[in-house]
Amino acid sequence: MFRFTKDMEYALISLVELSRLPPNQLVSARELSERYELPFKLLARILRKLGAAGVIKAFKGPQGGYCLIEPPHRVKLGRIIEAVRGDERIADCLTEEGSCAQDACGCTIKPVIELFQDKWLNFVENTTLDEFARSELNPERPMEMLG
Amino acid sequence: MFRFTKDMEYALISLVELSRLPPNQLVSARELSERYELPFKLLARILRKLGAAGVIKAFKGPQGGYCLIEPPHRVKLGRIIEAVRGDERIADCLTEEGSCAQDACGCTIKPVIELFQDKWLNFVENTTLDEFARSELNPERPMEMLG
DNA sequence: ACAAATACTACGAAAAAGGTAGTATTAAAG
DNA sequence: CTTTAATACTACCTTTTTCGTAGTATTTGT
Repeated sequence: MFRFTKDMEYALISLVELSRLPPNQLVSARELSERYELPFKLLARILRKLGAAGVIKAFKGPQGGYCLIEPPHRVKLGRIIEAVRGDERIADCLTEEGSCAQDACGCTIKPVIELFQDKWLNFVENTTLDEFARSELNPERPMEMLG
Repeated sequence: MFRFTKDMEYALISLVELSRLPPNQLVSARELSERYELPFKLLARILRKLGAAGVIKAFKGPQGGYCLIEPPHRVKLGRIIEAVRGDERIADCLTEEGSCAQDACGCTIKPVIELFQDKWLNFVENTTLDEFARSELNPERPMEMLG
């Protein structure tokens, strides 16, 4: 029902790595893929999405790679989700603002959907990338935390 | 990523209906299925799960059907989810209490997973069935609010 | 020119969600 | 005691989503 997807997992792991990078330094998709044992092509596609959304900057050619555009505390979780997964809603009858899209929406369970929509929006808008990086990095077992 | 499933939608719609029932009265799966245009067999399976979990009581035979066991304000969302979907976690490395299952869990994004796990648990444990029933019931367009 | 990186598209496999069918069991009502 | 209307249970199928792979084009530093 509610589960972090691989897309998001890989994106967040990569972004945390980027957020730990010294200024003016890059990390390539290949490096990320090997360091965390993530499928290269899949990871590359995710990074491309993050690039297209303006979350990270890409540099082609040898010595190329990616870096963050803004500092980690400026990157909201909501923007990452939108970049990677598109404009997702927890229920189709709800708009992004959390109100019912149809005037005479007769769904009997609307109140809680809206309630959780509010909580979810509040979470993704008030969580920033720096909060993801607060744990120790254990280089022995970095990968695969989500099923 | 985070989306109410049909299973949950059907369960909640049914439970809201049951919570509006006068005492000692039953509603059958057939009635629910026709009133809200939900697939009968699927709905029946969901109701069976709710029965097995002790959320509702089932009566066989003609004039049979279902009713709530406890009053709506005593039925937590968490119990409904567990009944319908099983013991779900938002990430495999987390226990139900929200801490990392493995001691040396090296996932770099653990903090936010735990953060959201906390918020999610708090939501499902503090939301009860009566909150789902707070909207007007519009008998003209009752069905299909999600996906 | 070469090599190393990203950009892009198309396809396929696996898993989850959503739905259908058929049979067994129970119990009220005539 | 037969009929009928309800739930109980299992197996299976379809669709959608998620996850991953392959191949080619493009850019760029050396």
